[in-house]
Amino acid sequence: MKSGGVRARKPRFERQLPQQRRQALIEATIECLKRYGHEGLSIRTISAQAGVSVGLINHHFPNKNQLIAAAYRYFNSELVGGLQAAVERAADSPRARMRAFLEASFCPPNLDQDVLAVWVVFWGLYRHSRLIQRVQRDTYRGYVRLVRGMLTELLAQARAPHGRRPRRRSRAARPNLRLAAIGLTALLDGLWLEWCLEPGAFRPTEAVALCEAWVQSLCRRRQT
Amino acid sequence: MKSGGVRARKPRFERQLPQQRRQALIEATIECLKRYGHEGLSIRTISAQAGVSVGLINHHFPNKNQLIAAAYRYFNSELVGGLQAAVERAADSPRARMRAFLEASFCPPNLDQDVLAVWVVFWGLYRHSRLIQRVQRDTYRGYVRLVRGMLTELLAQARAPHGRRPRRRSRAARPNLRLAAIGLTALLDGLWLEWCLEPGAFRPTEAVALCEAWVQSLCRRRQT
DNA sequence: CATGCTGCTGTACGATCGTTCAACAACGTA
DNA sequence: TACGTTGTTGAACGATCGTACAGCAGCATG
Repeated sequence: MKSGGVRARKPRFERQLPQQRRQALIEATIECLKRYGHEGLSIRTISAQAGVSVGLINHHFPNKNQLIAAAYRYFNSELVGGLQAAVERAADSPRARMRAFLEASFCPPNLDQDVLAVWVVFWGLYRHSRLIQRVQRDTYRGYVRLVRGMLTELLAQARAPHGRRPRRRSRAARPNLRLAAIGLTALLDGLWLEWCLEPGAFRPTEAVALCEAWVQSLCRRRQT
Repeated sequence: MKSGGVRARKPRFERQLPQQRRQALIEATIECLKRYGHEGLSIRTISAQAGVSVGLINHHFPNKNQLIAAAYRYFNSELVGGLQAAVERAADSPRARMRAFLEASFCPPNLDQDVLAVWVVFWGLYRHSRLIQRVQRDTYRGYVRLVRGMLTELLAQARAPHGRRPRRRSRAARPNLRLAAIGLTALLDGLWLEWCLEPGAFRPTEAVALCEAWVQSLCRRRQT
C-alpha cells in the first residue's frame, strides 16, 4: 500500500454542462416554492436545495428574477405539455379527448396542493414583474390554443352528430367559441383554486363532472 | 408680534385611539399590496404609507404576520359585505338578485387589477400560514352562504315558475345544489383571475353573461 | 400650570437578503 | 504528466429585513 497515496479521492463537486445545471437550478426553485412558498424564493434556499454554493446561481443566471422567470416558463410548459400529451394519447372522439384533458387536469401531478400553491405565488409576482408577464403571454397562448381546438371539434360534432359535414360557422357564432373557451378555462382554474383552498369541499371527479356539464350545455345551446 | 414666541406649533404627531390606528395600518397594508405586490409587505413600507414610524406597528400588532392576517380579514369582509349589500339593494326576484350579485362582482371596486393582485398575494401566503388559513376558513363561510342562498331561491323558482309552491327537494337533488354553488364560485373566481392576467381578453359584461348562462343551464337541467 | 398615562418615535441590533469576485479545482486536451 | 479552460466555491459587501426598547410628547385631568 502506498501509505495514504493516490487513493480515489471524492471530488468536492462535479462540473456540469451549463444547460444541465440551469435545469437543475430551475427544478430546485420549484421544489423550494412547493416546500416554503414565497419565502422559499431566496438564493440561499434554492442553492441549498440544488446542493450547490450560493455563487453558482449568478453564474448561470444574470439575477434572481431571471431564474424565477425561467422556472415559471418551465412550469408552464410542463403543464401544457402534459395536458397535450394526455389529449393525444386518448385521441379518439372529440368527446374522449375533452374528457382526457379534464381528467388530466384534475389528477396528479396537476391537482396537488403544493403545485397549486406554486401557481399562486407566480401569479402574485405577475403584476409587478415584466419578466413574468412576458412568460405568461408566451405560454398562455399554447394553453388557449389547446382548449379552443378541442372546443371547436366538439361544437362541430354537436352540429353534425351523425357524420354530416360540419357547416362553416356563421360570423355570429365565432365570438361564442371565444367566450366558451374563456369560460371553460375559468371554470377549470377556479375549481383548481377552490380545491386548493379547501381540499375537502369536493372530489376531483366532481370537478370533472362540472366541467363536462359546462361543455354539454354549450353543445346543447349550439344546436338550437 | 411676540417675536417667534408661542406661535401655534404644529404637533409632530397626533395620538389616535388604538382601534382607529389599527384600522389605518390595515388599510395602509392593503394599499402597499396594491402598489408594490408582495414586496410591499414590509414594516417600513407600510409604516411609511400610513405616515407613522416603524415602531408603531409592533405597538398595535404583536408581529407582522398578525397585521397581514388582520388585513386579509378586513379585505374579505369588505368583499362579502359589498356583495351582500348589492344583493339586498336589488332585492326583487331571485333572478334580479343573482344579476345584481354578478354585476357587483364584475365591476369596480372588485374588478380591479390591483385588487385582484392583492387577492393573489394573500392566496400565495395561505399554504404556509396558519393565521391566513384561519381567516380564510372564517370568512369564506359567509361568501358560500350568500351564493348558496341565491342559488336555492333560483332553483326553487325554476321548479315552480308560475307561483306554484316549490316542492321539497328530493334527497338526490341536494348534493347538486352544493356542486352548483361550487361551480358558480369557481367560474367567478376563474373569470376574475383570467381578467386580471389578461384584461383585454374579454369584457366584464361578457363575464356576467357567462355566469348567467351557467345559472340558466342549471335551472333548465333542474326542470327535466 | 403641573402631572400622569400612554400613544408614539426612532435608533439600534442581529439576521438575512442579492450580488460580487478572487481563488480554487475538475476535467478535456496535448 | 502538465496545461488551460471554465464550472464552481465561499467569503465579503452593503442594503434591507423584523423586532426591541428607552425616551419623547400629545392630551386629558387636576
